[in-house]
Amino acid sequence: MSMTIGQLAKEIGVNVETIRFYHRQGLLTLPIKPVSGFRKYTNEHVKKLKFIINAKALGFTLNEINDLGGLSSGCKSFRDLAQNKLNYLEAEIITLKSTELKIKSLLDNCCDECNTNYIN
Amino acid sequence: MSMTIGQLAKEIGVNVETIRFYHRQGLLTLPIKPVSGFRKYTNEHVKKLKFIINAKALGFTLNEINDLGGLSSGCKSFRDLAQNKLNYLEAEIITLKSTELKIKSLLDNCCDECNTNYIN
DNA sequence: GTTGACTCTGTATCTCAGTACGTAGTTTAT
DNA sequence: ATAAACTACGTACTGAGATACAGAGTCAAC
Repeated sequence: MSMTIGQLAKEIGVNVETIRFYHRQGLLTLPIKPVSGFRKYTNEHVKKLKFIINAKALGFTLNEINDLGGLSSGCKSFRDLAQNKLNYLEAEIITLKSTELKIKSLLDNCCDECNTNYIN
Repeated sequence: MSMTIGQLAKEIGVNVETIRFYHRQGLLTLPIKPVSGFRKYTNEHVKKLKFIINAKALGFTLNEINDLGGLSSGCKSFRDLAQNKLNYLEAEIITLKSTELKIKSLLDNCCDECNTNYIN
């Protein structure tokens, strides 16, 4: 029910230093420190940390995740953020595909006479 | 035929500081400084700088570009590097597409009852 | 002959998402 | 009771690719 930072880190599969970093970033609340002893992390921390990890995997930045965590009214902000992310992803995919084509064409035209001017 | 760093920067559309940075990185040779006066940049510098910009646009890192610039024997190294880049690009596109799908599905399932647990 | 714009050089700062380290305190096992 | 392992906290460092700045020198125009 209550764990140390090391146990939390192990449970989630993340570095202890990463958890501390998230505290510093304000992403994860810092449990109160008992008069003597180590801070106690709860299931709430486990959930929140998982949330952060998952959101990160979806390409949200820590700042965006911070905003998301702070939402109070409905999910409009989330929808906006998600839509932005979708737009960004689509643009990015198009860029990468076009880059792919350019490199392929360079490879086709490369040799037998290429020198440092492969890319011009 | 010969220009100052500022003129070169303007010609290429890049920041003066960026050119200096490329010098420090060893990407671009530093023209000899006359006893008195400013360094003189030539057409060779224009060409090389364009090469760097173009290679960057293809997704090569500055380190890779540095290696490319240093190639002496044929284009095998370029082909290897380009093939690596293609592999990377394909993997990246697949990742982005999968992320896109996940976000879309979140958006579909979002509302009417979503709270901070959009992502779980 | 002086003002303003530009250059030179070294160093510092930025973003992002952490990682590493040093010193001190605490807990647990033996 | 003491050593090993862990925690707390603050600060510094990483990498990639620049960008900014301070202080000095130089050039071109009026």
